[in-house]
Amino acid sequence: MTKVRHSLKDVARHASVSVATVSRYLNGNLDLPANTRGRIDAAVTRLDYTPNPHARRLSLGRSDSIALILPDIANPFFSRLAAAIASRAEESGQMVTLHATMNRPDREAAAVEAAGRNMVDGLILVTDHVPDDEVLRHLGRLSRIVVLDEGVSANAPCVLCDNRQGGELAGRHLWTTGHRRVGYIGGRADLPGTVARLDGLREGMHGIAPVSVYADSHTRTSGRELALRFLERRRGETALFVGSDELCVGVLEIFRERGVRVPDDVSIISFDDVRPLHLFAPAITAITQPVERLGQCAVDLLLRGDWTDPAIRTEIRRLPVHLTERASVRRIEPRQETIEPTNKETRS
Amino acid sequence: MTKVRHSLKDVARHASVSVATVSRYLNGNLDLPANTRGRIDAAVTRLDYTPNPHARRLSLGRSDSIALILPDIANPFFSRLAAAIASRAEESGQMVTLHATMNRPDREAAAVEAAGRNMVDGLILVTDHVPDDEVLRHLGRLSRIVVLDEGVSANAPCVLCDNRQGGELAGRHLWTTGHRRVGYIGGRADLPGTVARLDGLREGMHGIAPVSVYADSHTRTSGRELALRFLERRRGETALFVGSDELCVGVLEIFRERGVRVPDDVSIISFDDVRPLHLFAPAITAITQPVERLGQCAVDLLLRGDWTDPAIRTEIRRLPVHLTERASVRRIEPRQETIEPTNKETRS
DNA sequence: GAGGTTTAGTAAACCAATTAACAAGACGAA
DNA sequence: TTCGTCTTGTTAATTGGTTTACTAAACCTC
Repeated sequence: MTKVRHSLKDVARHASVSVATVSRYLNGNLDLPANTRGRIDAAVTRLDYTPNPHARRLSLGRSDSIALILPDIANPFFSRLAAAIASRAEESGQMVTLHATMNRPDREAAAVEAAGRNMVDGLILVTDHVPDDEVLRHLGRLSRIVVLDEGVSANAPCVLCDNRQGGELAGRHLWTTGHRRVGYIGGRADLPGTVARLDGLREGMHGIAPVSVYADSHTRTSGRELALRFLERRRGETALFVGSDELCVGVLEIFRERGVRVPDDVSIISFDDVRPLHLFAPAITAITQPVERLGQCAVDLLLRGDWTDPAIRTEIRRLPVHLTERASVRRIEPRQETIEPTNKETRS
Repeated sequence: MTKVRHSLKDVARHASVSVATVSRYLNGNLDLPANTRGRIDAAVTRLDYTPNPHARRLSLGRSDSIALILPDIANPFFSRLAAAIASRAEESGQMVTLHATMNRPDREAAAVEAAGRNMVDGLILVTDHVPDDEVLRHLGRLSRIVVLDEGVSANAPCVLCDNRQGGELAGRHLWTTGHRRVGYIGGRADLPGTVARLDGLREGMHGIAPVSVYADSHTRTSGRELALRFLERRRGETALFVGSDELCVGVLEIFRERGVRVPDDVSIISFDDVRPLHLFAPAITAITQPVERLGQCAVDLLLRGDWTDPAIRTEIRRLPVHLTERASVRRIEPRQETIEPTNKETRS
């Protein structure tokens, strides 16, 4: 069953030329007369020759593959990102190696290190937290890196969505529907994405900061924990801006268990819009991320030619988001506001 | 920034021994006196030596990586499978290369061929349709293959869930809740999994075959199309057994657009239970697959020792499923078996 | 027919490991 | 003293490509 693999030497022998000739011809940097060319082609097809990629990579010093490091491929946001990346990479003839870190710094470091050892042609890093020194050290020996989704500083270009705009859209929507006291449940507070969203939220809310902020990693479990804390310490929040669908699922689970009705008791806006939120009860209003475009953009940036230019390392591609209105935000009348004076202006 | 990579030769020079000694010592098949050992260790740490994997793979003729070929990583069922596989593979020191075929036979063939060329240590194939000859031909030159999720015959062991049991659980549930006329929307009709589910369904329904069967690939788009066909040609079906969450999302979208209420107008049971069905409106009753265990099982089987034994190629691991009851199946009174009797009962 | 250029192709170094085969020295036993 | 056996290594072949430097022959020009 397992056929014998033929090598370049075999092809050369069959075509009565040297290995160098075959190699150069096949790689397109040698023009040959029709006769020789025909002999080589014939030998290649007859022997069903395909070059040994290990030898090729050793010789060339590259791997024709890019490493994709992400927290958890089971998370739909990351898996859709991965789909876009895999598809784009395939078009460029690159393989993709997958490394799920489960948000553990040691695994993240190990994955980056493996990528370096394997001399990948590029690395796409998507992480949920600020990378530690170990990771940064390993990143240092890679030349082509793109940081995706969170703009952690790693001396590499970033591709991410406009988090500030997302926050602002959510804030504005909550403001116009009459909400004045809102809470935020989201990813790590030290991430620039979280900061930007909160900034945007406050701006959209005409300068009113959220009453409460709960932060942890983007997992369903965290969503449940944070939702419990939110309910325990609730100080009149009428709405909740949730930093990811993953957290939102956890939040909704707790709300359902505790009999908290959405949107009657609490309005909700989620972020990402990668789960089938339109089928939820109620359908969840969300900030929609351009997930596919994010992935494509990351690959394009990675495989671009001019990485010698140091300017590329500070490049930031910020893709716009939009708000998809559904049924999880309730319109309320902002009455006598304890902290707020009369606010009746409505922005478009 | 980019440090110089040191080779075995450098280590040997620094430790004043030959490369062979270093190589054998590092690979554990040479005992050395403390002195020499210390010198080598010191050189390794000082030069920050890591072996060049390309050279290593060329020399050893293997790749320390397994290829994962699946229809679409953006689909949560496949992405959760991938997560389990990646995690298990990592434990065994294997890398995972990802190939999404988008259900296109040419891409499937290309992926299998690439896996063969790369001399992967194993291949996990999950496909939505019966592989064509091209694919089978390429599969022929791989030695270690595990077919996952669908038991297509590829001269390789299979890991899948007990589809017959799943069908039967669904059928029994529908039967006991009073349904007598049911429809099926699922994956390709020529797949053994589909056949098994239909068999099981009929058995659970005390021998009553489904009134209608609509089949196509497991995509949301297919779900929409098949749901439309179902509604157009409906012949009194009171319940629908849907072959995957992905299809189910499409079906629910159409039902919502057309004002078909679940479960009042049609009851639904889905298959997979990988979407957050418990948060849907209504919460969807489903056959729950042991997704993580399926993935782990596939890797374990793949990396098992005794692949010389031909018996392994016919092995089938069938993992049990269970029914998770929610709110999408309505209890009805099976009266005179015409199309629609009077329906006035309401379930909580 | 000398000189220059193009064409067609080769030999050999190189990439960075693994490993079979072998050798020098130390030590113990007969 | 001599033989055998460890111990501690070494030399060199091998894996399968790529690529530089080079050569031999043909072809063109004057």
